[in-house]
Amino acid sequence: MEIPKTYDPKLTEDKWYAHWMKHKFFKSTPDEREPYTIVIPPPNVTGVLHMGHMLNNTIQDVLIRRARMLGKNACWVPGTDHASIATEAKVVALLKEKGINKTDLSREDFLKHAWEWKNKYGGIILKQLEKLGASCDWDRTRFTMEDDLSDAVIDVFIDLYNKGQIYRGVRMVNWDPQGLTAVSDEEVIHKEVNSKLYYVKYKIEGHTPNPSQEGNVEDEWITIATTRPETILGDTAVCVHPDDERYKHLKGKRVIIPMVNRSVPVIFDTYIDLTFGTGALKVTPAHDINDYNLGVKHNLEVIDTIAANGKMSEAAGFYIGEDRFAVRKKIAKDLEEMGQLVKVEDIKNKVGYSERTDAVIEPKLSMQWFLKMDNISKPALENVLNGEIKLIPEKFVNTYKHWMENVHDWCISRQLWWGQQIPAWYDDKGNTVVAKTHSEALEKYKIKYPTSNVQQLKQDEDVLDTWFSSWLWPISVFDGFKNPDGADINYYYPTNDLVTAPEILFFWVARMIISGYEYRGKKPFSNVYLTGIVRDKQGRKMSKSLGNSPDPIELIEKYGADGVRVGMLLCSPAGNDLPFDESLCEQGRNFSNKIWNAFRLINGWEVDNNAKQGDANKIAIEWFDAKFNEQLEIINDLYSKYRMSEVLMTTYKLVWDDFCAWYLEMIKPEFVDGKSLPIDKETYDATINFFEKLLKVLHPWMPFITEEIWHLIGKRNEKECIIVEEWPKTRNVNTEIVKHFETVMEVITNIRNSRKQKNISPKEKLQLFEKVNQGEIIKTYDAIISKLCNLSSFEYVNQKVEGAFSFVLKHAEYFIPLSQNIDKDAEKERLTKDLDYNKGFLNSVQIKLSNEKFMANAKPEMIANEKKKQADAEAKIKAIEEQLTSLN
RNA sequence: GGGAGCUUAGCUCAGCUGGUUCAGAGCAUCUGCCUUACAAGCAGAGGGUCACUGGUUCGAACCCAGUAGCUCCCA
Repeated sequence: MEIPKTYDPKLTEDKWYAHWMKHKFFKSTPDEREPYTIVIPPPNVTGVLHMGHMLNNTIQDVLIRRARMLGKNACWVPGTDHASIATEAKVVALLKEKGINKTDLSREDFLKHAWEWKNKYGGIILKQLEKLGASCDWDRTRFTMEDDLSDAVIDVFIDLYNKGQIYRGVRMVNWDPQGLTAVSDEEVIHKEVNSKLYYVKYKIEGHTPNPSQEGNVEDEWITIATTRPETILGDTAVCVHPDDERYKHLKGKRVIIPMVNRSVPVIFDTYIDLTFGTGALKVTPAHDINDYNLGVKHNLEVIDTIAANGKMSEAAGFYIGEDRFAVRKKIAKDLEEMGQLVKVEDIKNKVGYSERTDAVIEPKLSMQWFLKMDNISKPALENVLNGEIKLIPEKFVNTYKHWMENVHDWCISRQLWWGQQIPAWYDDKGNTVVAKTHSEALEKYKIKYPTSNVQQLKQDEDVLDTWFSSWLWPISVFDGFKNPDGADINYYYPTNDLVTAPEILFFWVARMIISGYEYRGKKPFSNVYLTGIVRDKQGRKMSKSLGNSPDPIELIEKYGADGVRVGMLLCSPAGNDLPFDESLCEQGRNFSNKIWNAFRLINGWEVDNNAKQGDANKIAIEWFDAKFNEQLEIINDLYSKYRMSEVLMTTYKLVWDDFCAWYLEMIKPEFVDGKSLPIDKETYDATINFFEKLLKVLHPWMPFITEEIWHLIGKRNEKECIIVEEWPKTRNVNTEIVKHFETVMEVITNIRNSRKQKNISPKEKLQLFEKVNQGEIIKTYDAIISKLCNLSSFEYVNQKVEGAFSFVLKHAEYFIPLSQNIDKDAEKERLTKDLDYNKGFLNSVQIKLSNEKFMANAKPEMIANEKKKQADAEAKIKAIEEQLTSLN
C-alpha cells in the first residue's frame, strides 16, 4: 500500500469520529469507576462556533480524553443555552424581515416562531463541535429551556420566593431601550467615549447678595456641570458638598430648574466630588443610580422623563416623543438661547452599553424581581477563599473576592417572551401569589386572600434572566432537581473541572457555586480553568462585528482538526489572552505531518528476525526509554497544574526532537546499494512500543491522527482504539544515561558545527580522536556518535593531534584531522574567545569562593557546586591554553 | 475614583523556595543542504541593560519601595 507523503486529515477525521460514536466511546453511565465529569459551558443556541469556543472546547476535550485514558469514567455533558435576549433579538429581526412585528403577535404565536427557529438552527454549534473532535456524551445533550430544566428553574424560583430570598420591587435597573428590557449589572459594558460636559446655570430662588459675586445684584445663579443635559427636565434637587465654601450660603435655598421652572431644594451631601465640574451636581433620581441613592436619602421627588424606548415621556413636559440623544443637542441649544448655557467642555467619560444590543444603557426605575444575594452567596465566597474550589490561574481569586464582597441583589426578571415565564400571579389590585400553575396559584390565592372572589389571575408577563437557568446547569443536567437522589446526580456531582472564559466568572461561575451550595450543599466543581480571550494580531478581541475572526470550520478544513487544536493550545496559558495567528495552525499541521512521517519511516522497515541487535541500538533504546519516562513525569505534573500549553510543548519536543531527530536517527538502518538494510526485531519492537506510547500521550491533543496511526501500525480489531487505551505509566529508570547523553549530543553538535564551518559535506566520512582529560573513559556511546556524525573511525589518544580541527568540552578534547589546511588565525580567534569566556566565568566563581560571607552563609552543597565549577573551568582553560600554544 | 494584574529575544510566553553554565523555549530570522520518513523537512548559527530608579542580601529576573507604560475588573 502506498502511503502518501503528507498526512491528509480529510481522509481520517470523519471516519474516526463516526467510528468512536458507533462504539459509544463517549458514552458514560455510572459504574464502579471513579467519575471524571465536565459540564460544557452551554453555548448560545443561536450561536455558531467561534474561536473562543474552539479554545474552550479543545481544552475540555483534552482533559476528558486524558481522564478516559487514565481509566476514569469520563463524562462530558454537552448542551445549549436558550440565551433569552440574544435569541429573542434574532427572532424579532427575522420576523421583521418577513414583515412581521413582534408587537402584532401574541405571546403564543411569537414563541411558536421562536421554537421553530430554534429547532431549525439550534443544533448547528453542536455539530460543529463534532468536527473539532469533541468527545461529548451526545446522548446527554441538554437545553436550558427543555421541559425538565425549565421545571427546575420554576421550582427554584418558587422555593427561593418561599424562603424570602426573592422579592419584587421598584429599583433602578440598567434599561436597554433597544431590547426593551432590564439587564443585569454584568451585562453592561462600560466604554470610554468622548463626551461633552455642559455647564448650565440654575437660578437661585429669591435674591441673596453673594459677597463673592460682585455686581450680581438682581439674580444669583449656581452653575452645574452635566454630560446629560436632557435629564435636566427630571431634576429634583441640586447637591453640593457641605464643606464647600463656595456654596455654604445656599443652605435652605431653592433653585429653579430651567425650561420647566420647577423649584427644587439645594441639598448637601459628602457624596459630591469637590473637584469635578463646579462642585455642584444636578440630581435626577429617575435617571442615574447615584442620584437615585441621593434621592432616597434626601427624600426627593422622582420624575421619570425618559420612556422605555429611550424617548422623552409626557412627564418631561418638553420634547415629548423625541429621542434622548436628539434632545441632548436640542436642549443645549435652547439653554444657550436662554443664556443659561455657560460653556461646553470636551471630556472622556465611561458610558454603559448593553452587551447584547450595544444600546446605551438608560438607568431606569422599574418594577422587577430580585434575588437577595448577601446570605446565599456566603458559602460561595468562603469555599473559593479556602481552596475548596480552585480558580486557575489563582489570580482570579482576588477579583472573585472583590466581587463577592460587594455583590448586589440580582435582578432576575427580563421583559422578554423567550425564556421561563415568571411563576407569579396577580389579581387586578396587584395582589401576588407565586405558584407553578394557574390552578395552584388560585388555590394559594384563596388561602392568602380569603375574602376575594377573584377566579382569574394574570401571570407575570416577564421571563427570568437566562443565567437564572444556567446557574443550575451542573445540577439540572443530571436531573438533580427532578430526581435529587438519582444515580446520575449522586455519581457525577460534584463535577471535576469547569473550563470557561473569565468574562463570565460572575455571570455564571459564581452563581453556579451559589446554587450548588444552596441546592446540593456541595460545590458544583473542584477546579475552574479560566481561558484567555482569543484576540487577533492587533490585539483586538475577535468578534463578528469586526469581522476579524477566522471561521473555525474553514481552519479545520485547511489544517485539520488536530492541527488547529495544537495551534490554538500552543500559546494559551490559563487566564492569559491568546493572540491568534493562523501560522499557529500551520505549526500544528506541520506537527501532524512530522508524526505521519515518523510512522512512514517505521512502517517501511523490513524486520530481520535473526539479526543481532547492535550496541548502538541497544543504548539508544535505553536512552529513549529513560528520556520518555523523565518527560512523562514532567507532563503528568504539568497536567496536575493545568499548565496546558506547557504539556503540549513538552510533548511536542519529546516527539519531534527526542524521538524523531535523535532516537530515530540513531536506530535508522543504514542505506546500502539503494536499499535500506533490515532492522533487528528487538529494536523494531522497542521502537513500535515507544511510538505507541507517544501516540497515547499525543492522543488528547491530536485525537484523529493518533487513532489513524494506531490502527495502521498494529493489527487491531474495531474496538481496540487508542481513545480507550491506557495512559502510559511511569517507572523508575536509569537517569544517569539521560545526563550522559547530554554530553554525547554536545559532542555531536560540535562535530556537525565543525563540518558546517569547514564546508564539509555530510556525506564525507571523518576521523575523530578524543583525548580525555578528566574522569573515566566511557565508550558506550561511541557507536552512536560515529553513526550520527558519519565517522570512519573514533579513537582515543593521549596526545594532541597536530594539524587537526579541535574543540574542547568539560572533560575532553576532540580532534578531527582534515584534508584541508587549518586556518590558524581563525582557530586562534575562536579559541581565544572561548578562553576569555571561561576565564571570566572562573573569575566570577572565584570571587564567590573568596567571599567570606558567602562561605559562611551559603548552603554546603552550593559551595561544593561552586568548587566543582571552579575545577571544571580550570581544566577547560588549561586545555584551551595548550591548544593555543600548539597552534603557534 | 476604587481594586487586581502585567512589563524577560523580532513575536508569544516559561522561569517554582533568591543560589546548578540561569538568562530559557517555541515561532520568526540568517547560513548551508531537495542527505531514500518528512523542504509542511534536515543541520548549524545569531538575537535580551529581565521597563526604569533605589533598597534588602554574601548573592536579585525573582523580595521591598518608588516611577513610567499597558491590560482587566468594579463604581
